[in-house]
Amino acid sequence: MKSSSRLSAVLHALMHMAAHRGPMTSEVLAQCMSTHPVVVRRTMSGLREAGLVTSTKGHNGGWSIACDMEKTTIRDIHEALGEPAVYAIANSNDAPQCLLEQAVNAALDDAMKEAEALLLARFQSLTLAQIAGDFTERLRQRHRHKDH
Amino acid sequence: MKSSSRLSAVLHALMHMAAHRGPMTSEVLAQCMSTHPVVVRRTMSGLREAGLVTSTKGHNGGWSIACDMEKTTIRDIHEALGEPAVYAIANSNDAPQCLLEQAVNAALDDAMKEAEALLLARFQSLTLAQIAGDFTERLRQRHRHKDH
DNA sequence: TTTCATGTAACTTTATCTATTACATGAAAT
DNA sequence: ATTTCATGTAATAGATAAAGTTACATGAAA
Ligand code: FES
Ligand code: FES
Repeated sequence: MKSSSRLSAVLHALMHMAAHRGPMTSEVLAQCMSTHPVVVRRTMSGLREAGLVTSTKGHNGGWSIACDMEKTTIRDIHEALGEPAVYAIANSNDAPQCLLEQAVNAALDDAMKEAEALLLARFQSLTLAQIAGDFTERLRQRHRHKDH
Repeated sequence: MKSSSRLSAVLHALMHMAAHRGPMTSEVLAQCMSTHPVVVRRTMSGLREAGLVTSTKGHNGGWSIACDMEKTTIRDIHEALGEPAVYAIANSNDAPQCLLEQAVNAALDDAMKEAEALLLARFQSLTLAQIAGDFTERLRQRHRHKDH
């Protein structure tokens, strides 16, 4: 299976952008995420269309957050990315004639839809602000360790 | 994403085998599943090692079910296949230094592990016999329709 | 001993995600 | 105005993983 890491990458970028005053260039974001600037633009374009970020050209240009961190959820990001497939498991035939295969698919689909619903619900209950909060918590923990 | 359809394919094959007297050859199974006999052998080998099926060579050889349909669950099959990755979503970096990325990964991992646990629990509660039962139910439904 | 069927390794094909190149567009600095 | 910076996007190449195919070995039944 070849899995996508867009969601993870975009969230990381957003955290960066939130912690940064002023726009960040694709170049800088790409370096942090060890990827290519064009990949950043490409991935980010969905968020721009959804109005979650803005991009400006020219000097002092780059990417900025344009959404409320308290209200924007991971699910919003996931949707802005085009709701890529969640599962690496699929039916071998989506519209089988064979009743045996239909029974198999129904059983799998049932379980997978339920799990996907749970995942999306969890995504929906997680805001960008919460992740940012977790970050500052981790920062505190690290400093506490250093002090001892 | 390129998703795997092994689980679906294997379950279909098992249903076939359950509904069939005597061993079925990889060739026949492959035709039903519109794939290649070698793919069948390769995929099935995990189930054989787990003792869920047996294979015999030579004349009248082929694959037979060797497990209790009432007790064997989809999760057993999934494990016999080597527990392939469930998700098409992954972290872009599994052991990041960056605390921001750690916070992002923790949030995603959390949600995904919970959903995966639910999925595996559902898999565990679904036996081969239940799927076979669903099949006969579908068969009845179809015949009922024909009668009207 | 011939035929059938699995067992497995090696290789090819196909699909998809990521990376890169190339060039166009537009905004700020000079 | 012109240069510089940065995005926007299409087109192409590379990397990875699943599925398909070929080839040959093993072993059992006819
Ligand atoms: S790499 Fe994540 S904070 Fe810079
Ligand atoms: S294709 Fe033969 S029963 Fe499924």
